[in-house]
Order: sequence, then C-alpha cells, then structure tokens
Amino acid sequence: MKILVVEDEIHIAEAIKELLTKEKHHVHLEHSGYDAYYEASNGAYDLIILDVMLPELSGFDITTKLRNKKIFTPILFLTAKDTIDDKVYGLNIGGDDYLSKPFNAAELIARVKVLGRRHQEVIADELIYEDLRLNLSTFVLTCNDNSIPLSQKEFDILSYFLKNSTFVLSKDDILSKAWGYYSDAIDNHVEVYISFIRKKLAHLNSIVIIETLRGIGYRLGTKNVE
Amino acid sequence: MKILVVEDEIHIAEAIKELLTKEKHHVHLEHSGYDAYYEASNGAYDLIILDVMLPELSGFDITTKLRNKKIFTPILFLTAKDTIDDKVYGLNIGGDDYLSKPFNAAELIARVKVLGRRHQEVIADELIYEDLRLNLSTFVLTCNDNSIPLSQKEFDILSYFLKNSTFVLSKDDILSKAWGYYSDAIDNHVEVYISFIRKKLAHLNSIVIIETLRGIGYRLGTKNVE
DNA sequence: GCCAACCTTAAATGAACCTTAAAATACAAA
DNA sequence: TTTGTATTTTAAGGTTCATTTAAGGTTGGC
Repeated sequence: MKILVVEDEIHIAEAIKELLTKEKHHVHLEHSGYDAYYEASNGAYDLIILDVMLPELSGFDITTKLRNKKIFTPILFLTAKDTIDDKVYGLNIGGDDYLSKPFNAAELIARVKVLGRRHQEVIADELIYEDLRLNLSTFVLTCNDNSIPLSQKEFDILSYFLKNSTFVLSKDDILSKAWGYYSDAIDNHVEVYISFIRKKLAHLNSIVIIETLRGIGYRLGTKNVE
Repeated sequence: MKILVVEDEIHIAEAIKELLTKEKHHVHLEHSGYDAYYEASNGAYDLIILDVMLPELSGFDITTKLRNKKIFTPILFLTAKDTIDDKVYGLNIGGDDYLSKPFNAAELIARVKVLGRRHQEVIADELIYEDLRLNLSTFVLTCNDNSIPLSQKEFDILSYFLKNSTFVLSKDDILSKAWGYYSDAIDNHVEVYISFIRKKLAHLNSIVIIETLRGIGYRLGTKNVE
C-alpha cells in the first residue's frame, strides 16, 4: 500500500516509516499541515496516518478539507490527545480510526491492515524514465510493448537509478543501496549487475543506457542525442 | 441498521439498546455466547457489538467461528479488557474495532457510524475469475463442467487470490490472511498449499494459473492463450 | 606499451521454491 | 469412547534460478 504519514516529530515519523516499510508498504513522510494536505489531495494514497497536533493545519483541519474535496482515503489519527471528545470529533468529521501515542507497533500494523483491507482499488505504482516503465509490485520492466522481469538485485539497482536519474551514482553508492552498508560486496558485484541490466535494456530496445564515468560512477542517459 | 448487541450485563445491554434505538437502529439483544453465535450466523445483521467476556463462548471465540463460516458482518468489540495484546488479537482474528468499558455514549455512536459505512460491500455467493467459479458457501470450485471441493485452508487462500486478482500477494500476506498474524506458520505452509491448489486447477483444466514471482510472491494469471 | 579500471562470461554456490509422503490433528460417525 | 476420514502440519529431498566468484578480455589515460 501507498501510505502517507504526517507527523512533525521526526524520530516518530521515521520509526513509523521503518515499521511500515518492513511490512512492504510504500511510505511517504510529511511534517507540516499544508504540505500534507497538498500531498494527500490528489487522492493517490491508500491510507493516511495523521498526527492531530501539527504546524499550520491540524489533522482535523486536513481531514475536513479532504472530505470536502471528496477525497475519501482512509485516515488513521495518531495523537497524544486521548480524551473521548477528541476521538468522537475525529471519527465524526470523517476519520476512520484512532490510535493514541505512545502506541504499540503491533497495534499500529494491525489497524493499518484493517483499514487497508477496504481500500483495495490500489493503483500499482511505477517508476517512469524516458521509454521505460518499472512496475514496483511485480518488478517487471517494460519498454513499448516488450517486458522483462527483473531479479531483486537488478530491481534494487535500476530503481535506484530511476529515482536519481539526474545524478551520477558511484559504485559505493550502489553497493550500500543494494547490498547494504555492512556487506562485504565488492566493486565487481556492481559491474556484473550493471552488465546484466544493460543486457536487459538492449533486449528491450530501450533508448535508455547506463553511461560509465570512469573512476567516478554511472549515470542514466539516452542513445542518439541529436 | 440491524444491530446485534451481545452483552451479559443486562443493564449495560439495555442502555446500549436504548442509545442505538434512539439513533434509528434496529437492535436485537443476546446475553450468552452460543445464542449470540446462533443468532449471528445467518449473516442477517449489519453490525455486531460484542462483549469479549461472555458465558459459554467468548467474543473472540464467536468472531473466529463466524469468520470461519464466512460471515463477515463488521464486529465492534466492547470490553473491560484494555491491554494492547487483547486489542491486537481481536483485530487480527477479524474484528473491526474495539471500545473499552466504561465507554462514552457519543463515542459508541460515532464508531457504529464508521463501521456501518464500511459494510457496503456487496454480499455475493460466489467469486468468479476467468473460467473459475468458487462457491462461497459450499467451497466448491468449478471450471466449465468440472467441480472439485476445497478444504478450509485451500479456500481461504484461493478466495484471497480471487478477491485480489490483480495484485501480487506475498507469502506474508497469505500467511496472515489464512493463518493469522500471530500464528507460527512458516513459508513452507504456503508453498504446500499453493502446490495443492495448483494441482486442483490443473485437474479442472482451468486456464488459470498461479504464477511465482521469485522473492516477491504469487499472482493469479492465465495460461498464454494466443 | 603499461596499468588500472572496467566489462563479460561461465561455473560454483546458495537461497528460494516445489513436491511428496508421512505424522499429527481435527472432526464426525458409529 | 472408539474408529475412520479428511485436513493440516512437518519434514526431507529435489529443482530452479538469483547471486557470487573468478578468470580472462577490453578500454582509456598516461
């Protein structure tokens, strides 16, 4: 699921993100009311976890504005305010559930699961760059009418490139992204996988290539620059 | 809405009934576990408000039995037990919400409203996908003129796939759906049952297959009919 | 030409997955 | 309660395929 977490206390926000990411959700963080409203208002999320006490707009304000806009993404309130009146208020203006801080990880996950069960019209999201589309749930890479599945590592690396298409990525960057900081993987691992991915790009006839910047790293680019 | 209230303390039960009747709901009271299970098991209610501590069967027992029987009426637990483990347990076995006694009248009404909104899922008696039909009350799987019965677990898993035919389901998804969040079931359980189901699909000559996405999960698909 | 960085490929390894049969459990009938 | 049957769980061995290893080849800068 695509989940928007709105929480101004950074360490709590990060903890929630980590927890949900482990459960295979895609998490986006926002820390202030207006940003959150703006981000949520396209209706692209499957669930919004919303702190009530926020800078600018409160969680309740955001909920009211979204519901007025006919955005019915399920909303789970998350807050230190634990009085019954608050709970009732939140549920009445269109929230779907309520969890008090400090909360238990298992309970958060259980409630997310319950809310997610409903909102099953999930849009499979994908990364797009030039003529490439990478499906994030099936790991299938598509170019025009050709498709090819990627392995886990190929996916980790290519998605990293697609998310950072304007940057040069060093081998160390790629190593720590795809193998982890503490792994003993070496440069040759990256070289091998870059080779695998290039082969798949060629097989798809994509115009996308991976350029080598000798001694520096790799960068996405395109063929025939005319 | 038609609401079943299961509560053994008569004065509380009556108070809830009065409260909900005032909100224009039709309320039926039960005071013991077996009676409640029997009453709920025809699936005629829109909502069940269920005390956890009951004579004979506990509220959790009733929920489990109902869900096993494919009765998915929303359930609101109502209880004095307020530990997180209880909450998580209740939500995981198929409950939808949880309210601790003593509760506030306004909060009860607010939560009833939320759960009522949710029960707009159409009740069908079979799931259909491509050439497959799965009867939800007999657990019989049919393809063209061939039929074969499914066991409980086979049914749990295949119906989960049929309800989510466009999504990739991970082993964890399937485990928590068919065995529950707290079970100690392992990946091999899923593999064994996927194998069982595939054998039955083949036996029926269905065009439907279960694809493996290595390292990711499984997804419904069809044999390539060109 | 020489060296370091990089590329490619094939073989070895290991993790993920599949299948099957036997053991354990649940459940209903006798 | 006992017995028989269906279902679920356990366990083991086999298979496949992603990943790692390793070796030899290529490229580009000095």
